[in-house]
Amino acid sequence: MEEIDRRIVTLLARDGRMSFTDLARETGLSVSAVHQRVRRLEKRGVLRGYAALVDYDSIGLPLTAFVSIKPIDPAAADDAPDRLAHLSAVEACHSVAGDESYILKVRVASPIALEELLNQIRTAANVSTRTTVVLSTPYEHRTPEPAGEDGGGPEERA
Amino acid sequence: MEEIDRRIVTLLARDGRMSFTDLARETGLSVSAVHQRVRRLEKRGVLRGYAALVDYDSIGLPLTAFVSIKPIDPAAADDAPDRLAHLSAVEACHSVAGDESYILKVRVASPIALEELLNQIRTAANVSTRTTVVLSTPYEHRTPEPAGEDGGGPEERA
DNA sequence: AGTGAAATAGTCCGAGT
DNA sequence: ACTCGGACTATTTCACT
Repeated sequence: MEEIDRRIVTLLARDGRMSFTDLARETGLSVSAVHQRVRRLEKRGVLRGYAALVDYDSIGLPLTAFVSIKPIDPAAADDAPDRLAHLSAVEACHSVAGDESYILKVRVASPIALEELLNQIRTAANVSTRTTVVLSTPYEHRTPEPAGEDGGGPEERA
Repeated sequence: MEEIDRRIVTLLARDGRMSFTDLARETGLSVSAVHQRVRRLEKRGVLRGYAALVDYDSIGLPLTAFVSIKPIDPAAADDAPDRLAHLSAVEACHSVAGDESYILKVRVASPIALEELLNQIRTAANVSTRTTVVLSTPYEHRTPEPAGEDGGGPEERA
């Protein structure tokens, strides 16, 4: 991955609807060249898609939580992600190192809805759960700077 | 929030670059009407922006982790989010209930970069950290179904 | 809030370097 | 891999219902 591609990715990560015309202006390339690069980045899977960022309070899902899960039978086949995929409230599922197997991020309408969801998670995946309720979100969906060719990576913001 | 608006929000959450023409077809409205609704949803803050979904492996940040932080001085002013905002690697910051104060989601290039980042977090915000490394991510950025006017909310996927 | 139409702007592809 | 140019499609605004 090269400088201009990284720039395109960063720009689109910050504004997913930016036009090719604007991208061309920002990168100093022609519109066609940018178009070609974006299509290639999409095909290579570097750009995995585009999403609107939604205010969940506004759409009736004001309660966010992280749910850590652990199989009740430690020998069980670890297909928890598949078993939970049908639950719309589960926004993300990460396999993690540590005492628990997965961390889920969930969005629900209310404490009662959370209780029901936890019951569904437990029965669907045969797991125990530990829930951390989110009180507020100072920021989210920021875009980490791509790392250079070296593995060091800039942790400081430009 | 009404049925058609919820539909527009869901469609754009799933494909942030969907054209007004396509949105019009999906909702049965005219292009102008959809346009007007989208602009209103943006102004009301229901649609907070648009983002490209990036494959972090491809841009040199293959290591994701959740970092829970706790102030060393429990009486300290709780400005940790501000003190950490300059760290590009910090993708999200959630204030949470429980033993720790915040959960951060971070993306780094390597274990060494993670170590350096944790040091920066500790000194910048005067906190202790507890880190959970993400091994893999079965899914992420899914779009929970908006809840109806009732607070119940559908946890099952359509 | 909605429609339709017209002007502007962006997307996309082919040919050429 | 990039540029240019042209055909096509989408966005945006406005007058009207």
